[in-house]
This record gives sequence, C-alpha cells and structure tokens, in this order.
Amino acid sequence: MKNESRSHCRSPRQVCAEGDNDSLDTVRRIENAFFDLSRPNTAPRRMLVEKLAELARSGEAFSTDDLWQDLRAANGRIGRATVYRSIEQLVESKVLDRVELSDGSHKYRVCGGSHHHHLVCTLCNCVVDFRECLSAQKFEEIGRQHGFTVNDHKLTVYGTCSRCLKSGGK
Amino acid sequence: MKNESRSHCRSPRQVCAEGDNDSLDTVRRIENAFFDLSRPNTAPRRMLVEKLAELARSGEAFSTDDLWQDLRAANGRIGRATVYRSIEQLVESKVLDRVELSDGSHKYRVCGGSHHHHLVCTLCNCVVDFRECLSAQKFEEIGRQHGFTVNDHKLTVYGTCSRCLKSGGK
DNA sequence: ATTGCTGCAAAACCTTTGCAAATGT
DNA sequence: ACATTTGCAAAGGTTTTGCAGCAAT
Repeated sequence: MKNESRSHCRSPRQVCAEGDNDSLDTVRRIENAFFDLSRPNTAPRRMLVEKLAELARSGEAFSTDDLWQDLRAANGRIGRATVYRSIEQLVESKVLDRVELSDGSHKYRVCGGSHHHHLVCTLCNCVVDFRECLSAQKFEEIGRQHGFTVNDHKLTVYGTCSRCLKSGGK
Repeated sequence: MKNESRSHCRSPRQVCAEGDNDSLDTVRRIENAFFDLSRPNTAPRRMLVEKLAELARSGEAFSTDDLWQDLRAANGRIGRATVYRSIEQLVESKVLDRVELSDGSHKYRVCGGSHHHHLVCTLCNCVVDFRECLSAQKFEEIGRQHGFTVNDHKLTVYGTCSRCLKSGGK
C-alpha cells in the first residue's frame, strides 16, 4: 500500500503532456551525454537512447523501474543497475529532469534544452513544462540578501490536470 | 529531567539560518497539530515538541534519522516509527516543510506560518527562507494555459552559502 | 590488449507495517 | 475501562555496490 496515486498514470498514453522536443535533436543530446563520459557505444546505451527518444516525444514522466521494465520487456537483457547508473549520468548531463511529485516521490522526464519548470498533477502525476519564472536578477538578489551565490533553482507547481478534473479524479 | 539546552539561538554548526520564529508560537502550533488529530499528550510528543521548538529557533534542517538520534540520545526511549509517524503528521499539518536538497535527498525544517520558499546550500545543505515569489495571478495563468487547477507550488534555490564560500567549500 | 561497461546478486538504506504492551483520558 | 499511541522487529521497497565476464575501441 505504498504509492496509492500512481495506478492510472502508467498507461501508455499520457495525454496531458507536451511532446515539444525535436526528437532527432534529443537523440543527439542523449548520445552526446553518454559519449562525453566514455566512448563505448554499447547495446544497453542504444536501447536507452531509443526508448528515451520515444519518451521525449510523448513527454511522459517515468520512474527508474518503469524504464527498466519497459526496456526489459521490449528488448530483453538489461540490468537494473545499468538503468540506475545511466539515469544518474543523464541527470548530471541535464538530459533528464528529476521531478518531485506531491507525495515526495519522484520521476524523471526527458527535458528540452531551454529553461523551464514543471506543472504536476497531484492525481495522475502527469507533468507539463512551462516557461514562466522569476528573472535572473531576482534570483541574484535573493542570493545576495542571504550571502549566497546562486547557481540553480527549481520551481514546481502542483494542481489537477484537465483530464483528472473532468473525470473527478478517478 | 528535561535538558534545558535552549540558551543560544545558534546551533553548533549551522550558522547560516534564520531563527525568525517566535518560539512560543511555534510550540503552540506543534501542539495544536498533534492535538488536532488526537488527544493524548504523550511523552514522545512532549519530547518532539521540545526538540522541534529548539530546531525552529536555530532554523536547522534535519533528517528523520537526525531527529531520532537526537531524541534518543537526549531523552532515552523513543521508537524510529514514532518519529516517522510524527513527521508525517506534522508535514501534513504544515508545521514542517520538506526541503529537497540538490542531491535529490531531503530534510525537514520547522517553518513559520507565512508564505516562503527555500534557499539551499549545495555544499553544507543549510537552508534559509525567503519570501520572493511569483504572484498568485501568475500561477493561475500558468495553470489556465495548460488546463490545470493550481493549488500549490514550491520554489527552491540552490547555491553556496557565505560560510562555504569563505572556506572554499571545506 | 586494454579499458571500462554490464549483469547479477548481495548488501545497504530508508520507510512502513503488524501487533502486543504501555499510556493518557 | 477504553481508545490510541508506542516500541519493537520484521517486512517492504528502492538504490548502491562488488565483482567476474564481456564488449568496444
């Protein structure tokens, strides 16, 4: 009885998300991220690139386990540890965003290159990007007021998506 | 037998935080949060109230385990599960904030009543409050643009605090 | 041949749960 | 007495780690 609200979010079609990435570009970015750290173009990495390009297109958010299960079902042999290790690298390389859900758990999402933040549905946990934010100067000012050097920030908005609103949260 | 170690508003190693809560008010708020759910004024709850009031004064952020260890060391007999259960309730009651650190882990912090967000040092993980934010209308607009009904948001800024800057991160 | 990624299984970690006993009202 | 909370220990779930073997360069 753990994550009670994730059940209907696992479905293949995730309507409340934007597929606004150019997928060729995404493939390139993922490949570069792997390549930057080490050379080998291995089978698991190819599987990951392919699957992540697909997830970039749909805009769907996924857990580490989701990704592992999907790859394992579709292509066969891949280890959980490889998926964990790859996700870690790709988050580091800014290819993936780690999105905090309202219950404190998290999912990942392939992110476009430009500055954005996340709108998260507290019922189905779908995720949408948006671009509004405070200005860079404002962040600098916030930092200055407390003696911080600011280098990153994260804005997450929680609410109910249109699908869940219509279906009354069911 | 209570340990009155409340004399200083500065915790041993967490200087970069604001102790801006009125502690009497904080005690009241924590007690109410417990009381709202059920009557018993038990020993563990009194221990928690006392310790949390102290943490409110210092502004220090803490993990569940930190809190358990501290209580256990100072006052003796308390179960991990009790601490987990209490923290969960207090987060629900908005007495505690859950703060996401830059590495994806989290800590808790006693929060003042008014609207605020967190500035987190990526080196020492200290946490400071600030009040700047987007306007309520802006959030509504963000929601409207994507068919969401917005009901909450979280803004976290990451950087390096003055202490860590001075010490070069050591 | 060398390098280092990969899969597996075990270990480590963190959090939740079940239940008898203790505690507050 | 009664209703709840508590502590303990066990279970649960997730992530990391160690290492031998393998694949890519």
